[in-house]
Amino acid sequence: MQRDGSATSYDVARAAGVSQSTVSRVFSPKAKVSEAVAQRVRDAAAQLGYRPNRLARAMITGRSRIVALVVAHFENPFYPDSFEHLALALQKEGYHVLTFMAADLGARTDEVIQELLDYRVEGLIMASVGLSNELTQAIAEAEIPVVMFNRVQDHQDISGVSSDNVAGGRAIAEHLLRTGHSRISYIAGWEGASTQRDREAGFLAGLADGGATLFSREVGDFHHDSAEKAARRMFAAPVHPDAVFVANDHMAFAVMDVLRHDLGLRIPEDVSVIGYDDVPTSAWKSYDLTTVRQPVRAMVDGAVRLLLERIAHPDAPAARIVLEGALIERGSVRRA
Amino acid sequence: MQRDGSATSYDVARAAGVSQSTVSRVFSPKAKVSEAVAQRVRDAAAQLGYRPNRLARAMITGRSRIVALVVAHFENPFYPDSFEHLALALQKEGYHVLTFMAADLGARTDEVIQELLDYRVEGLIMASVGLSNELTQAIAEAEIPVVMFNRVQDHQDISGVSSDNVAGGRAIAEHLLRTGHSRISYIAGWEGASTQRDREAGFLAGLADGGATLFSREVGDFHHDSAEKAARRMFAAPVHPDAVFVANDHMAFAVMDVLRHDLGLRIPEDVSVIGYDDVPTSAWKSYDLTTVRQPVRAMVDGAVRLLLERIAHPDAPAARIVLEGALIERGSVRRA
DNA sequence: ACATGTCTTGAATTCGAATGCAAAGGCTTG
DNA sequence: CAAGCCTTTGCATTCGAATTCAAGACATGT
Repeated sequence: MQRDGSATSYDVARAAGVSQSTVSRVFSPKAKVSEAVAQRVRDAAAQLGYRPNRLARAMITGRSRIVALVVAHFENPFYPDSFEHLALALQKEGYHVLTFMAADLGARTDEVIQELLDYRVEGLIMASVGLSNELTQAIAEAEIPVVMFNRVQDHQDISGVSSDNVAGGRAIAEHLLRTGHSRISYIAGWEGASTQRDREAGFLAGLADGGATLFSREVGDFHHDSAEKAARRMFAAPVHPDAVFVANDHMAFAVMDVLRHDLGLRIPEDVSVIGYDDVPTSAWKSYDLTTVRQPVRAMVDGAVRLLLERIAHPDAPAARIVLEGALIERGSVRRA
Repeated sequence: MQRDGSATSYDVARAAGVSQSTVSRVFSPKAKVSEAVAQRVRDAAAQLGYRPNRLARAMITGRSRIVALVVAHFENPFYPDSFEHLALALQKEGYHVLTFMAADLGARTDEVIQELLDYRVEGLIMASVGLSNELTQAIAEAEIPVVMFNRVQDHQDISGVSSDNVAGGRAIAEHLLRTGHSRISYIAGWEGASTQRDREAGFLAGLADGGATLFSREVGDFHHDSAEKAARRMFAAPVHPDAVFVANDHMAFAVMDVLRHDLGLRIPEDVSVIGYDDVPTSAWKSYDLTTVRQPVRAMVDGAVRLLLERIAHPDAPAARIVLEGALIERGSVRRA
C-alpha cells in the first residue's frame, strides 16, 4: 500500500487476486486481458492509488518518453514564447520535457548536456544554443536525435528548423531602399549565432544588389543593454543614419528608446528602425515596429515533427526545415 | 559497448576485469575502492563512453533527482524570468527539471500533473497555477513536497513563497494619495489568483485608511488584450480617473498604450499609472513605470530552499515565506 | 605464530514493470 | 467426443545500477 508513498503492481496484484503480469497488462494498451479481470484490477488500482512507475517502465522498454529541451536564456521573449509552444506540442505527443537552462554556463554546457543524456532522453531540442564539436560527436555516438531550433549546425547528422534569415535580411534591405533611405546601418547580434550571420549576409547582399553599401555597423550581442550602447555609439557620429536594421526586435526596442528618449529623434521621421522576429511587443503601439515575422508555430511543429520522426526511425537521415518569414510593415519605417 | 547506444556497468566491469559492484562503487562518491582499481575502471569507462544510467539509479535509490516545474504560460514576462532562475537554481543543486506547461488545459491540468508524479519526481514547484482540491489531496497522499511560487494555497500541507501583496497594494494606495490623486481606479487581474485578491485587498484597505474610495474598477484577467479592453471601458465614462493601479506591469503596458495612443492622454500629466512586479520592461524609457518590485531572486532562493528542506526532511511541516516588495518610483505617477 | 581488526572485492539480491514462454481453459469442428 | 486452435493467465526473466553480506587479503598487536 502506501508504506512509502505509492503502491506497486504487486500490491495491486495481491488486492485483485491476480499475478503482477496481469496488472502490467491491464496498463499496457496493446496487451489483452479479459474485461472482467481488467475491471477488477482497475478497481484495485484505483483503491490503492496505483499508477505505473514510468522510470521502471522506461528501464524495461528502453523508452523514457522524455525529451530534453535546452535554452540559453529568456531575455529575448522570442525564446520563452517558442519554449512554451514546444513544450505544449511535445506534451500533446505524450512526451515530457526535461529542461535545461544553459545561461551563462559557457563550457559547463557540455557537461550538463551529458547529464541530460544520462536520463536516457529520447531526443534533444536545442534552442538558441550552439554545440561544441566534441558534444556534437558525443551526441552522434549516443545515437540520439537532435534538432536545432532557430539555429543551423553544420554537422550533417543534426536536424534543424529555422526561418530563411538570408531572405529576411534581403527583404529588409530591399524595403529600406524602396522607401528611399540612403544612409543605412546595421546593429548586429552575437556574432557566434547563425541567425546573426545569415540576417547580415542577406541584408548586405540586398544592399549590394540595390547599389548601396552599409553606412555604419555596431554590435549589440542580442542583449538589451548592449544594444543601447551600440545605438549610442552609432549615433555619436557627426552624421547619423536615416535607417537602422537591428538584428532582432528585442534589441530594436532598446535602440528605439535611446533614439527617442536620449537623443530626441523621431521615428520614423528622423530615422527608420526595423527589427526581426515579430515578437508580440512589436505590435504594441509604443513601438509599432516594422519587422520580419518568424513563423514560430510552424517552426515548432516542424521541430517536433523532425524529432519524432527521427525517434521512430533512427536510421533516417537528418533533415533541415527552412520556413519563409514575412515582412510586417508597421509604423517605424518612413514611407517612400 | 555501444551496441545500442551506451555501455552498461557490466561492459565496463568486463573491460576492467572487475565485478559490476566495483564499477558501481567507483561511481558512488561515498563507496570506497582502492585507487589502483578505481583508475582502471575509470579508464575503461572513458574508453567505452560509459556513464551510469540515472533511471536505473533512481529505481534502486528511490531518488530520481528530478523536480517538476509547472507553469501556466509565459505571456507575462515575470514568469519566464522566474522560471529561468528557478531552473538554474535547481540545476545548481544537482536537480533536473521536468517542465509542464499548464496553458489552456483547464481540467486536464490535474491529469498531467498525475503524469508528472508517475516519474517519481522528488518535488513539485507550481508557478502561477492553482491546484484543485482533489489534486492537493492526491499530492498530500503521495507525500511529495510541493511549493507554490507567487501564489498562496490554503491547504496546510503545501509550502509557498510570495511577496507581501497586501502590503504592496497598500503602499500603492498610500503613494497615490500622498501624491494628491483623488479619482483612483483599479484594473484587476484574474479573480481566481491570490496575487490579484491580495493586491486589491491591500489597495482598498490603504484607500480606506486614507479616507478615500475606489473611483472605478475593471477586470483585465492578467492578459494584454483583456487589459486593453478594460482600459477602454474604464475611460469611456464621462469623467475619467486621475490614477489607475493596474494589477501587474504586463497589463499596465497595455493600459498605457491605450491611454496614450488611442485616447491621446499624457502620462502622468493627465493620468497616473502604477503597476506591480517590476519586470525589466518597466524600466524601459517608453514606459518608465512606477511599480512595486517583487524580489524574484529571493523568492526563487526561498522556493528552492523550502523544497530541498522538505525533500531532506519529509516530516517537517510545510512552511510559508513572505518577502517584502519595494515601491519603485519612476515617471508614470504625477508628483505631489 | 596466531588471533583480531581493517580494507577491498565479488556474489547475490533488489527496485518496479514488461514480456517471452508455457500451461490451462474455452470453443470450434469433423 | 476427440483433436486442434485461440484466448487468457501465470511464471520466470529482464532492464542497469546500488547495496547487503560474506569472503579474502593484509596488517597489527601480543
